[in-house]
Amino acid sequence: MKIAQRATSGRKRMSRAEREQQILGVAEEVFAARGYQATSMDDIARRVGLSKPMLYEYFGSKEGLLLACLERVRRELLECTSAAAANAVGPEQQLHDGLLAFFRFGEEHKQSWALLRTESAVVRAGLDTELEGFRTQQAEFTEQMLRVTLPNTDPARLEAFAEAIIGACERMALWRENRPEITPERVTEHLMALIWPSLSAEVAAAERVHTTSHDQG
Amino acid sequence: MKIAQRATSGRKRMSRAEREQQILGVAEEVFAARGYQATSMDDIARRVGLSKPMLYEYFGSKEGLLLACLERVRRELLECTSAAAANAVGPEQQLHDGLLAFFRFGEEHKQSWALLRTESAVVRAGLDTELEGFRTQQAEFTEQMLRVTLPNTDPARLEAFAEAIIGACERMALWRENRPEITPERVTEHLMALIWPSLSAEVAAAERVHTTSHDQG
DNA sequence: ACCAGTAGGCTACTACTAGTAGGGTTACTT
DNA sequence: AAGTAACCCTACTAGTAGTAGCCTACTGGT
Repeated sequence: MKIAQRATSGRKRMSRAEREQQILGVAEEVFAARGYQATSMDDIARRVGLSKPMLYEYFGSKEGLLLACLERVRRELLECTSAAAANAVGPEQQLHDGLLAFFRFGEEHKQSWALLRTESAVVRAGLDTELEGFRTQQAEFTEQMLRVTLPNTDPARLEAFAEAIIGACERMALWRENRPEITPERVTEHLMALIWPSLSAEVAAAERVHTTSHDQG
Repeated sequence: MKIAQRATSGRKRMSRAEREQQILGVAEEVFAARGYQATSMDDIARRVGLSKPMLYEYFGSKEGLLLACLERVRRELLECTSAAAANAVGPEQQLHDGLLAFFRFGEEHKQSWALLRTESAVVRAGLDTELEGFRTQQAEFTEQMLRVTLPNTDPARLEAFAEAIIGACERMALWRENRPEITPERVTEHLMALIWPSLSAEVAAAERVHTTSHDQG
């Protein structure tokens, strides 16, 4: 007598892992398309074909759900760029290929990139401590690459360079978003033109300092 | 018989312009301290000593209020940096002083900068068309400076450089936020080291191209 | 002194959304 | 077959963006 009409819907019982991935997919889509604020949990639940309490069961809160989406996307991005850099030989090529992979990611995964770009800032103070590692992963990876190229440079400066490069990437990706004529290759070329001559010069300068101090000491 | 206790409060009637500035001050403070989402309009109204409908009368919506805050801060920032650049002689000094002014702004107006950094992304698609001019003002200003330094360079590349520099600035400002030992002067020096040698080389390259084509044509 | 007219202000709502309580159903184990 | 754990639901509460409709204190003309 209670409620037997559940059978009418084509919904299926799924394992937790399956459901989580399904929910993340839908959430990523909706958050990217309409924005975090304008999206309601009821909305996502309806699209998944599930009820709201399940979202809370799995992700704790609305922000938790967003966070899970962001982490997944960030991992994908890091995999893309680090794979590209790993396959390159020599520091210049490595940097170039890493940057290119980044801009290509923005083009090929427009939705994921839009989410990452526009909603990353939503995550507030209390939470970003919890994911401190994630926020800087791209910067740390870049710093590692630079460390190999510039072993004699002040570590603080390396950090600074890495942050600057990441910032430049983000902004340039945004800039070229609505300009189809600016290909990933071109953006990469521009950015390399802006930083590589300086980095080469830095290598020379550091070697000179190193040699000099070695001669003197 | 109605309500005469209004006299007990020290509230004063103010002109619209005064009230707007007062509200913007309070809103900037609260938004910066607790974040846009975690702040309610009732909250701001209470702190101002005013009722909520007045906020809507003046700013239309919660997002409208945030937008007004952001515009004010952005204007201040642009004034700071352009004044610094205007007082410098020569392209290198000009760029250097502009960057330094930017990082100093972040240090001296922590609250304003925090607001600009964390809440800019809240403004969504529909609205940022309306303020398209504002979003890119800093980049356009930088581009103007570069155009003087590199008159023979591809305009698209100049745009790209300007965007890259702005992005690098934003990210570096965030990076040094909790590191008191990294002074604005040091950050500026790092960033100059990353871009100036390349820009110099670009000048030389552009001149060579220009001269060559002139000789040939 | 009086009386609009208007600008600044308010209380008291509505509609919607994040998050929860508490209970039902399926499927696998023993 | 009973137990139990995992999946899932309906039906709430609390709080917030935004609005309707009314009040009040200055202004300037008469």
